[in-house]
Amino acid sequence: MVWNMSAEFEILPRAFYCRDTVAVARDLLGAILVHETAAGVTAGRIVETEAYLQGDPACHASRGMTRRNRVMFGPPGHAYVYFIYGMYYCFNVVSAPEGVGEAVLIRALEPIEGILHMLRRRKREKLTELCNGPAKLVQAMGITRSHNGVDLTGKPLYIGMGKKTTETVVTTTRIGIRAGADLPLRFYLKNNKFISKK
DNA sequence: GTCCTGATCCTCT
DNA sequence: GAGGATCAGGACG
Repeated sequence: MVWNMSAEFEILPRAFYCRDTVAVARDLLGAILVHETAAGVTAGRIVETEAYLQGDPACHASRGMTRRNRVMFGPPGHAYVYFIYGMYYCFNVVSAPEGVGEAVLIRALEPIEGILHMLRRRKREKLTELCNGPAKLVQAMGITRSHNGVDLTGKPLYIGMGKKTTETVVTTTRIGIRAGADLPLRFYLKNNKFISKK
């Protein structure tokens, strides 16, 4: 089956991202992340996100702009991809108006399209182990450092509106951080088996 | 320049 | 549940 983008959904416009970061993080649940490459198309439904706010000690931008985090201060709707723990990458969506250093970390996807590519890239058999973590979904989707700063409102990497969901959104504290660990800025779809952690 | 830490994941016990 | 892989950014001097 071929992913029929125009028939299934429309690409989220820049205005979607140019809003309060917490609202963007919540509203991204149920949206579809798509990556079109020469090898084929991979796509997944976003089921878990985290908001990183300016003034929030866990946010890379909390101490001002640097070479690494400058994309976060740029126009919304772009990708912020950074290298972590010597071996992994994490994928974020820049939110809020230009000049504000905020972003939404995509933590988990429900695989939809290009499962075979994901299986090959991840070297894992189980569907639930393909995209249930920020570094895992980056691997499965074929996202690399070169995607840092790319515009997500157009091909080859973009986010489309998903079908309207009635699933309950659960709010918890964020995973894997020390500073700002008590802030309720993680969101996921209740009872979804593709999230990274309960 | 050195030192330490980290928005992680995997393997082993 | 613990520890290792492996490196860039940031703090410090």
